[in-house]
Amino acid sequence: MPTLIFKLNAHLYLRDPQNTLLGQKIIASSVDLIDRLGFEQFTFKKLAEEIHSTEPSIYRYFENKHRLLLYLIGWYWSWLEYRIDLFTNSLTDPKEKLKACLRVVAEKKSYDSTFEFIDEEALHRIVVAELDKAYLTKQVDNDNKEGLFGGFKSLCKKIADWVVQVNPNYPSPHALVSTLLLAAKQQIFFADHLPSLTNIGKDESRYLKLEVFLNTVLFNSIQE
Amino acid sequence: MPTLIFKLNAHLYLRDPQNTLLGQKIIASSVDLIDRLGFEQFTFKKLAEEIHSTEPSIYRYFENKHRLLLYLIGWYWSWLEYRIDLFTNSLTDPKEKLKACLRVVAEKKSYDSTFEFIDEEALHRIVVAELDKAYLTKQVDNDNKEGLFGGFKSLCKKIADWVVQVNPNYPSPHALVSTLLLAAKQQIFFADHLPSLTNIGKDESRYLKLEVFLNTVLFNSIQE
DNA sequence: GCAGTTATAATAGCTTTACTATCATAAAGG
DNA sequence: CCTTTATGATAGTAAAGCTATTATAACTGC
Repeated sequence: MPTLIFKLNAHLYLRDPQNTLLGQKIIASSVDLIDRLGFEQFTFKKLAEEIHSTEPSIYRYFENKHRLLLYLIGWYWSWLEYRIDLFTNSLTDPKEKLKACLRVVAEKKSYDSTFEFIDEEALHRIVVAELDKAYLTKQVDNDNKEGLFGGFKSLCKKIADWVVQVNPNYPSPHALVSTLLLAAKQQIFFADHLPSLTNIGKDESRYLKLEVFLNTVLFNSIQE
Repeated sequence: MPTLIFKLNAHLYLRDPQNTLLGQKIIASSVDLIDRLGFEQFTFKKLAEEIHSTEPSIYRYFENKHRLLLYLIGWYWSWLEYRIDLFTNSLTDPKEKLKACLRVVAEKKSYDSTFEFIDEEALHRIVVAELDKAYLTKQVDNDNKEGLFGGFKSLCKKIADWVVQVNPNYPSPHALVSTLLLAAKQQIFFADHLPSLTNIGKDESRYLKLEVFLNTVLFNSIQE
């Protein structure tokens, strides 16, 4: 299998971390560290210690830790869209595409050997716990101008287009899709920490329950 | 009209800010400052300057700025539930209650003179921009044990109960309600900053569009 | 094989944040 | 009037989030 690399928006980094050994170590270890410590407790200093490098070296790759988070999340959305493409490519019916898409969104995430130095399971936990912090900032408009949320927007557009194909009269395809994409991670978080806010449990059946929930909301909302 | 005061979980504060002049100034000014600066840039030092007090004095009311945020958000949910009660009290049909409830959730928020020193419009912007940061932390389980998310959970339960009354067979009432409550603020944020993720605009019609969106998703999802 | 560029490391330092400790003073309550 | 108790004033600490400087190693072109 050929090695794949996602081409992410160049404003996300100062030096492309995919091109160098140090860069790859930064990515791999930051996924691990943010997952373990949470984004607030994560610092470039701790990351530097972890990979036996130094703070200034990391700053040559990423302007600050917020950009690094945006990079990881951008990578996640690229990966998710890549997976969705994989499972919808052979389908023609937009309804079927949507179903396959929601399956990918809701499914349990595990290590994808196509991408060597990223632990997708940990990255998914990061998305669940930290995604909203990526855009809920005072610099959101500047970040958006630089295209730093391109991954999320691109995926949302793709799915919304299928919604429109199913029902051209449905008035809020983008709102519905962004709601569902966020609900997918919120419900996982609630199941783990605030269970009274969800009906999805902690056991392995959660992924199927989540998929059913997303399907119900989506298809009932857009029914012709 | 009698003056109302919400009784919030006592773990949210060290000294009840509603009882003293300094406490009220802390609340009023923190709403203003967090709204203007965002939660990250907001510090107790800046707040102290604003109200001509000192950092240690504020620390006597709130353990840290995260607790203060939880307090404000807890207050917001209490206020929203109070408003929902106000508009659903006279209704008997759970469908009608749900409709009235979604109207309150989606409506434009403006200053409520029942509560003197809180600017509900600014507080709503804070909820839109900062709510997720209240629970997306590594201490979420401890905070939850102390009951710091009681306001959100209480409201979610109340609405989910009405959903169950409308359709006792719907399998995910809590997931649906938490999704909708969060969607209400996410869509406002997207309309303001990432418009391609929503179909709700910037003009005054947004509140009605949001209400319609929430209604469609809710009632189509739970239809018998 | 040498000169020049470039990546990384090593070290230091600066400002701000988040928080604590100590002491003084003023107001409120019994 | 004496004593709690709230607030203010001041100082200080550890860590976070950067930046600057210099050294060294590696690789690049000639």
